[in-house]
Amino acid sequence: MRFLVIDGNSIVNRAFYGIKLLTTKDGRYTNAIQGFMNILLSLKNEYNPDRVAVAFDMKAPTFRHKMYSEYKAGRKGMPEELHQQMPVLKSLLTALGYKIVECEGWEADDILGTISHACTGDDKCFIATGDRDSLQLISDNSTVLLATSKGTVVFDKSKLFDEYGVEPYQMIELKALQGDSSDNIPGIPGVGPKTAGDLIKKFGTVQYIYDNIDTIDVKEKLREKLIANKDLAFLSKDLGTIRLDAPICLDFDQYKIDGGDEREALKILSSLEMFKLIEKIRLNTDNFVAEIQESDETIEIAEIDSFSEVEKAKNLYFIFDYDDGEIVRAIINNGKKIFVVKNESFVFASELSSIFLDESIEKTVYNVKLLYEWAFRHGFELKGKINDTMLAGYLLNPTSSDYLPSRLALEYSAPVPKAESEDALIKEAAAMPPLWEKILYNIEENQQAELLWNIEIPFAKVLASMEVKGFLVDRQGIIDYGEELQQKINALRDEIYELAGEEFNINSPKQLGEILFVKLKLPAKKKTKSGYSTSADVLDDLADSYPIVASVLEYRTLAKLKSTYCEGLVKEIAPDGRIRSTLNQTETRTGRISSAEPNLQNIPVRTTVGKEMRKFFTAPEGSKLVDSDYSQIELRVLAHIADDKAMIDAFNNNADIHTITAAQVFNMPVEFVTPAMRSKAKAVNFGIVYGIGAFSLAKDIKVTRKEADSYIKGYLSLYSGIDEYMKSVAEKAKQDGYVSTIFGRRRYLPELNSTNFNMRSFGERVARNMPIQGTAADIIKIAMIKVYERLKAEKLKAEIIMQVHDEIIVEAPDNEVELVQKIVCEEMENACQMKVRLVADAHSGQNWYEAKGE
DNA sequence: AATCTCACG
DNA sequence: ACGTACGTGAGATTA
Repeated sequence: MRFLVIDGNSIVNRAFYGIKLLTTKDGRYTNAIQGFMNILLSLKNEYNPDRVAVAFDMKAPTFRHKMYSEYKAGRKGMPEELHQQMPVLKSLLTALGYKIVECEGWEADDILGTISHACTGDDKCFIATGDRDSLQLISDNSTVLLATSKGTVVFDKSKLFDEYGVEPYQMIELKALQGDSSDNIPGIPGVGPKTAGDLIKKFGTVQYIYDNIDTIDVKEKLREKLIANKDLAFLSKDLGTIRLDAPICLDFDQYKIDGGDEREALKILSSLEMFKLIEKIRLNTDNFVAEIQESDETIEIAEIDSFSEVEKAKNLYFIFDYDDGEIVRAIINNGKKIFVVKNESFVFASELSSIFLDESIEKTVYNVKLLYEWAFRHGFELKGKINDTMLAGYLLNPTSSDYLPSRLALEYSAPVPKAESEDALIKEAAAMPPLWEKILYNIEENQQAELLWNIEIPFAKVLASMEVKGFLVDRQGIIDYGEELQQKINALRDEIYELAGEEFNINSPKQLGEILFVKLKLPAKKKTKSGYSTSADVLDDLADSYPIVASVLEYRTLAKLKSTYCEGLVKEIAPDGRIRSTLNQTETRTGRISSAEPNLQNIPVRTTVGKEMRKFFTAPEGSKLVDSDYSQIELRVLAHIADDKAMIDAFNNNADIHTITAAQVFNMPVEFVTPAMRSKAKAVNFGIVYGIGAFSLAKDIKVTRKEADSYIKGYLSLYSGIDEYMKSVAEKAKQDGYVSTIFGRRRYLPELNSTNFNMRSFGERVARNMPIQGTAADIIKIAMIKVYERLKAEKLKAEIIMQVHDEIIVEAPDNEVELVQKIVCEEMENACQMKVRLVADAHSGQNWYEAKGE
C-alpha cells in the first residue's frame, strides 16, 4: 500500500504565498486552491498512491495540548485572502474523493505522525509538507517530501543523515536544544544548530546528556548553560515532539480515493474558473470523468453525407467547426438527435445556407458573429429567428471567462443528455437544447430579451461585416516610418549610454532602475515588487532636471511606436493590404467591444509623433474615411442617469462642460476661466466617471490632496444630482447584487460584500462606473446597427470598418462622403432619447489622421 | 507565465 | 488604518 499524507496547512500556505493573488472575475480569491491542486496532482502523478489523506489543524485547544497551543497562538493568523479559500478547498477535495482528516485540538503534524506511525510492513508512507518539523517522522516506511523554494526534496533516512548527521528521532533532540523560533520553541539560550548538532551526534539524546551532566566532556560554560536551562530543554523537547496517537481513523481502507461527487467537483472547479484544472484532472484520474451528465437520457448521433438527411424541426441547434473562417463540419441537434455533416461535398454551403434561409426554423448557434462572416463570404442571408448561446450567456453574466454551452449548462443546471462521443464539439451540441431553455427563462426573467435580440445579435452582424472588410493600410509607409524611428532610437540610445557612462538594456526596467537610482543616485519615488519603478509618471518629474531621464522617456515613446505599431502592424497585413482585427463581443465586463490581433483601438493619437501612425490607415483611391465621434458621451449619460439638473442644462445649452464646471467650481464668470482651470475641471469630470478619490485626483493634476478634495466637494455641491447618484448606486447594487445600464445590461458585484476594504472599495467604484460606461457602449452599438441598416437601405457602398468606443469609422466612396457624414451623425445623435441630447461630430479625409479633424 | 510599461477610450 | 480612478491589448524582459 502506498499512502500519501499531506500537511494541508503547510502546503496551502506554500501555495498561497508562492502564487500571486488570483481571483475569479467576480473577485473570489483562488490562488491557494489552484496552487494546492497543482501540487496535489503532481504528487499523485509521481508517487502513485492508493491512499490519500489531507490533514488540517483544528484550532480549539484541548487540555492536553494547552501548553503547545499557547505557544502556537503567538503565530500570525491567516490573512483574509487565504482564510476564505479554506472552506472551498476542503469541499473541493471532498468532492474529488480525497479524505480530509481533522481532529479537534490536534495539529496537522500529529495526524501526519499518527498515520505514518501506523504504516508497517510493506506499507509506504509519503509525507508532503513544507515544514521541517516532520523530518522526525522519517522511518524505513516513511519518506518526507519537503516542499522548498527550490522544489521538492525527498528526505529518507540516508538523506537526513547526509544533511544533519543524525537519525530521524534525534531531530527532536536537536530541537530541544536549539529551539525553533518559527514554532516558538525556546530551546536553550545560546545554543544554536552547530552546538546542538555536536552534542546530539556525540551523546545521542537529551536524556543521556542530563543523566550524565556532571561527567560528559563539554566546555564548562556550556555545561552551566545546560544545567541552568534543563527545564526549558525538556519543555522544548515536548513541544517539538509530534504525537503519534491522534484519535483518528486508522482503517486505511477509508482513505482509498473514491469517485467522490464528480458533479459537485465540476461545479466547484468551474465556479472557480479553473478550466485547465478540469482538463488536468480528467487526464490524471481514472475514476473521474469530467462529463456533464445531469440527464439519464442518451442522445443519438448520426454521421450523414447530406443536409437532406437532417430531420427537420421547428428549432435547430448548431455547432460549427471552423478552420480559417470556413466551416469544415456542421453539427446539428434537432432536440432528439445529433447530425454531423462534413464539408466534403460541393453542395455543402448551399444546402447549409438554405436551412438558414428558411424563416420557419428557429436557429440557435454558438457565436453567431462567425456564422455571419461565413454567410458574408458565401453571399447568403440568415433569416428567421436567430439565437446565440454565447451572447445570451454574456448578457446573463459578463464576468465569466467563457460562454461554451457545456460550461453554461453547468452554471444554469441544464439537464444535458449523454452523447456517446469523445468529440468535444458534439458534446457542446448535445448541451444546447436544454441549455437554451434555461437561458431563455433567465433572459426573460432579467428583462434582457430586447438587449439580446435588438442589440447584441444584430450587432454581431455589424461586427462580422467590419471584420470581413478590414482596414486598408499603407504598408510601405509604415515600414519607412519604422526606419525613420529606428534612426532616432539609435541616436537616443547612444546618448543615454553616454550619459549613463555604460551600455545597458534600456528596455529592461530592472537595469534602467539600477542605472538611474543606484548608479546616478537620482531620487527614487516609487518602488515595485522587484525594484524601482521607472514608469512615465515617475520619470516625468525628473525629466526637467536630468537630461538622461528626458532621453529615456523619448526613447521609450519611439521604441513603443516602432515595436508595437510599426513592427506589430506590418505582421498583420493581409495580401490585399488590409488589416483584419478580431472584434470581441463578450470580452469586457461593461459591454464595450475589444479589438485584438491586432488591437486597432489603441492606435496612437495623443502625441504628435504618435499621431503620424494614423496617416498610414487609409481609404483606397476614390474613397475617403469618415470618422464621427460622440462629444462627451459618458458625461452626458451620467447627467441623464443621475438626473442632474445643472449638468443636463449645461449640455442642452451646448455649453463647454469643462469650462462651465470650472467657472462654477472656481466661482467666477465663464470668460475668466483660464486653460489651467479648465483642464483641472476636466480631470475632475473624468475622475467622477471613474469613481474618484481625492488622493488620485491630486496625483493626476499635481495639486495637494486638500486642494483636490475641495474641488471634488465643490463639484458635488454644484452637481447635487450626481452626488446623490454616486451615494445611492453602490447601496442599491449591494441590495440587488448587480448594477445595470439603462438598457438592462448587468454586471454582478460580489465584491461589495467583501470584508476586504480594498476589494469592497473597488466594487463601489465599479458600481458607479459600469452603468455609465456600459450605457455609452449600448448607445454606440445601437447607433452602429442603425448606420449599418441605413447604408444598406440607401444602397450605399460605404461600410463601417472600425469602432473605438465613442467613434465610428466608415470607408465611403468619394461621391457618398457627404451623405455618409450626415447619416452617421444623425444615427449617432438619435440612437436613443435621453434627457440630454447626444452630439456627434464627423470629419472626412484620405486617411485616419485627416479624418479625425482638428 | 508573470511583471512592467504604455497605447487607446 | 487601509491604498488609492473605470475599461481594454500588446511587447519586452525576466524568472
